[in-house]
Amino acid sequence: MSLDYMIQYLDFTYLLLPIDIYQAVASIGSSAPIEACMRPEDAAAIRDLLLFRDAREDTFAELVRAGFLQRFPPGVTLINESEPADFLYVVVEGLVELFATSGDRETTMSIVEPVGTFILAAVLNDQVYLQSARTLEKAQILMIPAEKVREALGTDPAFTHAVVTELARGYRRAIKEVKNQKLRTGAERLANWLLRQAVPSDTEARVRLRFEKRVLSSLLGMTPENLSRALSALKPHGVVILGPEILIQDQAALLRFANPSPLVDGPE
Amino acid sequence: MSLDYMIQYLDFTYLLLPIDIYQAVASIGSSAPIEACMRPEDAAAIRDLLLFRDAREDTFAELVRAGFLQRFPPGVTLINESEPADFLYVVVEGLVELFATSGDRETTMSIVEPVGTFILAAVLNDQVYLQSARTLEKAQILMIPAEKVREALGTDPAFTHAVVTELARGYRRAIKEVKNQKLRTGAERLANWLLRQAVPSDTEARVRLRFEKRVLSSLLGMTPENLSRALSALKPHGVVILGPEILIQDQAALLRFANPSPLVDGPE
DNA sequence: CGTAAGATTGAGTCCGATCAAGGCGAGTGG
DNA sequence: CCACTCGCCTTGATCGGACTCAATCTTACG
Repeated sequence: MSLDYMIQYLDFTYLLLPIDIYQAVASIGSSAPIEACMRPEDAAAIRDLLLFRDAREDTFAELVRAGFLQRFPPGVTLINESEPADFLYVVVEGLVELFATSGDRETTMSIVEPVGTFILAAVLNDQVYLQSARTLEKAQILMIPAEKVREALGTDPAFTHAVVTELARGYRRAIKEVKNQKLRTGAERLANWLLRQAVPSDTEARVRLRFEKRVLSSLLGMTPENLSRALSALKPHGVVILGPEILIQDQAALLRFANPSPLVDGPE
Repeated sequence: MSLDYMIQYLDFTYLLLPIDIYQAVASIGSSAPIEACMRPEDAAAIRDLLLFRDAREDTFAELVRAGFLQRFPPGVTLINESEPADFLYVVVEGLVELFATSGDRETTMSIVEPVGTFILAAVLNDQVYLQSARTLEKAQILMIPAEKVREALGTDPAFTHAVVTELARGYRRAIKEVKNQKLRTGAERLANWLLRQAVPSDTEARVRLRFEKRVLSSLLGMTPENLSRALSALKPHGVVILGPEILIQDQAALLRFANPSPLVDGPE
């Protein structure tokens, strides 16, 4: 058992003991300044987030100072829906899956990449989380106490304005997702997702999956089996599957099939 | 042809001539003070909206003063998706359907009752509408210029805070709708919708549809035919259909089938 | 090299959509 | 007052898409 694995295991145990989490995390947070744990470029990336970019220097400093920077191994559940929103989360490194359940069914709601935040709405209204979150790979997460975020809201107008903008963005993204689900078939959702992921290129685009296909299938609202079939169905439309790598050889053909719209797939 | 109908018809023509709308509406707005056109209880209801309740008196007055109060006949398209967001809308009376399209498909996104607002997010970020809106019945609508809303955002902290809360609410409602769509079957969505509409009662609840069933079917993400079948499928679970009136005779049974959750069906 | 987990493929079933026909009700005109 | 008509709702039959179950293949990793 390697030391690396030991560390991961220890982190993991913190999460299995909810009562002890806060002390454990807090002690880590207080013993080592956030800035010391973070690579400078990561700190700069957080500062450059739309949510923080226009905030006053002292607002930002206070939020980060009060936050806990923590590393997690893959597969760790960070939050559970129906729990009160204690922290605003910032993904500094790695991948986080937001998912939701109802009865015994579960679906992936979104994938958060660095540098992105999640569950801002629950934090602001001091409500329970509507979604759960788990790490998909080794991740570095900044957790900012909800109380601090709400405080900053009252003291820094520029930050408040950024929160409004970010909330409105999230709102609109969610509306688009409803449209995506209600107006499209599975194969169309997949085609549009691929086009959105693809690095723009004149000739051909390549999409490299950073997570399992079963996660993608759930994100798109279908079963893993169906995703396989949907991918096959896209072959006649210029798509080539090479394991976790997907080539879009004929972008025009895929666009014709996908029929994307900025009112559904738009970046914001 | 009655005078009443004439007036409706004239209103309608304004909407068919987009270039002339603004002048027409503006002239109405300036010739008659809003307060004169509105019943006092309606004005009070608007003031009592979560969005306006905590706003300063002068902020509210300015927003309403700059707004246009307009009556519309049923079936009038108020806004079209992809158009720039020029107004924040408040439904004072009647019913408004928000819907969205993609290609030749269309789906109902939500129904707005008095007193409610719609498309706040687009207004705040100065973006295009993601949804279209049409009246389902004779309606009275207050249209507040987007510019005024954004101005108020910078001058009235209490209003800003209300906007944050309202946005977060809308965001969470949209997330819930995604969960509703991805995690439930059509019949389950129907059952939960009925329970949500039903006036709480110890014995039996009654739901009276205020709009066509085809609209409801679209709202729930199914075809009209399927809604009929889904309603029939709920009969063994204590539901009786009497045309546009639906009785829930056995609430316990329907609850057992619907399996509602505050994280999907909650009021906020 | 062996195991385990994920991905794919096939077969059967279910849910929902489409197409087509008939019933009901409101509004219209004779 | 009554037939007519036009939507809307319903019902049935058929079709297609998506899910389930099961088996096989691939891959990652010990």
